Amino acid sequence: MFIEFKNQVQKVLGEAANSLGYDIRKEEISFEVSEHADLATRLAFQLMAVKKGKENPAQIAQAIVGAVRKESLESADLIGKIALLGPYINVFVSEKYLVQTLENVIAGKENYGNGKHTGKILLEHTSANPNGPLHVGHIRNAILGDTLSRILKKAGYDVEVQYYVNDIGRQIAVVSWACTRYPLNMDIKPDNAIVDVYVKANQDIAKDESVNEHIEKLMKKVETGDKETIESFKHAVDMAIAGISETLRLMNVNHDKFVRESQFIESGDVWNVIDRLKATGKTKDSDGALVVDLSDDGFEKTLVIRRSNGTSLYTTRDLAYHEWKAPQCDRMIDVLGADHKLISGQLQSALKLLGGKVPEVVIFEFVSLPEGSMSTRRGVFISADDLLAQMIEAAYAEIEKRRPEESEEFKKDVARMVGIGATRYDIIKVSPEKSTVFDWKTALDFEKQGAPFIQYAHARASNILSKTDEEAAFGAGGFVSGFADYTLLTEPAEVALIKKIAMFEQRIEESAGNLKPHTFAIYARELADDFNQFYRYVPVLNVEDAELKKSRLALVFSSKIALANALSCLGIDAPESM
RNA sequence: GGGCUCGUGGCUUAGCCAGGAUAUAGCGUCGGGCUUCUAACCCGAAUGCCGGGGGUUCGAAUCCUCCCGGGCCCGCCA
Repeated sequence: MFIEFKNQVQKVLGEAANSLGYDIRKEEISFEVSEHADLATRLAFQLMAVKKGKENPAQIAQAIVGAVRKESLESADLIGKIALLGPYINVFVSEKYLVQTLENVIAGKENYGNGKHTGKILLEHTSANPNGPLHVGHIRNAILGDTLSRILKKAGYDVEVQYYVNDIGRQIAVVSWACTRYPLNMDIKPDNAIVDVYVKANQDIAKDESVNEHIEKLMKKVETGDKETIESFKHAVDMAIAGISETLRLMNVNHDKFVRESQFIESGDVWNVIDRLKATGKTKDSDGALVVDLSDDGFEKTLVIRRSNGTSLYTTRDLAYHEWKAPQCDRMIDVLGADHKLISGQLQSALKLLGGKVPEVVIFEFVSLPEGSMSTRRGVFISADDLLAQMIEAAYAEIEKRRPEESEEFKKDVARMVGIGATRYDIIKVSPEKSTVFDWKTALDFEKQGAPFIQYAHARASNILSKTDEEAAFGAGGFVSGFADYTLLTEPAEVALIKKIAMFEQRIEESAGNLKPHTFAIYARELADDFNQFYRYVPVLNVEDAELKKSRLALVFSSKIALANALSCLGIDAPESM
């Protein structure tokens, strides 16, 4: 409802300002949500800049408010009042805004908060190399990407999520070679079995350089289509991906498609891209390798697109991949680690050179260990599985303490939802451009206002509703439009909660627009916070007045929907009880 | 050496892109609240030269510049 309210405010104030001879488009009016008003505007400051110091902002603000036409204000039914405080024009919502918000939630249910965007987005995330299990650095990518996909979907976009599988590069050649040299432990998770032999192989390479010749031979064989080598690569990759998929599933991270790099070798797209880059006249030979000059976009160094031995590189295949994706969508978004900053810029530049669509890139900074950065190759990492298992264990201990009488199944179920949720929330709530250091103590210490806090608010709402006989109270339809008088909800905690619920679509809009999922994570926390305030101060089941009770139940029901929808956007399960 | 990025109370962190009303929240510390819908909750207190200097502006955590510190990157790895 907030978005509609904002539009009305912009219209009313825009008209008033323009009637005074200013020339401002209503979209240009800047707003802020503050504690002083439901919508505060600095319009007076903006206009002062236009007229260069003729009047002070307080006078301008006063003039604008004075110029608001009565009819204009009357037709803006979501505006309650406009108040003047010095240079600030503070606008407050009407009762209708509050009533309409609850009507919308109850009518919308799981669709409440949906945005109106259209268009197809191809989102790529995680795409960790299949040389071992996901580690705690990878899951920042997975959680960021998955949450982003959920938020973009909520905003209305048609989102397809892809995992780009590097099944052909040097690292996979090493994996494949390792599989022939060392036995795989079939009793453990397949990605763990792969990393064990991969680490050993890398130790061999460090000791004996001649191993590299074997590796290079394998790479060459794959690119020239040797069936047997391709099969052995595929087998190793399949094992790793099977293990990785299991981890992703546990985390509620969804991919629609796993796209293999090798397909762009097989299809010849890679060589096609190289030819087309040559045709731009921007390529040249450099010690036998083919490089492309991207200095027009400020890249000092050239980009290698074909090795001197004639094989392709990750970058080349990535170009082919993006060229393949482009016609299938309106936008491409890649979620990548900070180590890809330079290369992704070069990729964008090269794609531009080819005249194609360019992906938007979301970069997240590294997660390192106290002793330094993680490395799959060296076997120095904390696996996502270990972290998740310990988080679930910690959650189990909590639930055991709080609800010992519940069934084993219930406890395990809640422990999984809370453990996974806490992990996802702790990672997503932090803005991605902060680099972090992983440490077990803080990871396992459930943040007080993290996922469990939000889940708990949802469980509290569910609990109240579970003690209500909806049919007896409200008829067979349960909660339907207009069944209660929402104007009875006048307690400060009630009004604050409704206003927060009304912000849902706006917050999705911001988060989707900036590709910043963490801002929505904060909204979910604020929502839970306001619900807990309401829960603490406003009784529902034991109010005497039947009409008031109905209205409050409707608010609880609406809160539950908003909380559930918010959690869903974060990929966190919403338990009915915990 | 060059480029990108981050630096906000003891710790973690929002706000910075689009500069304005007492800088956000959590942890930790101290103090309070369960005969009232699950206390994974709520209330109160203390704690900040917003890394440092300079600049732009009526006004800077926010913009510019230099410096310091952490992270990442700097062609035939991905």
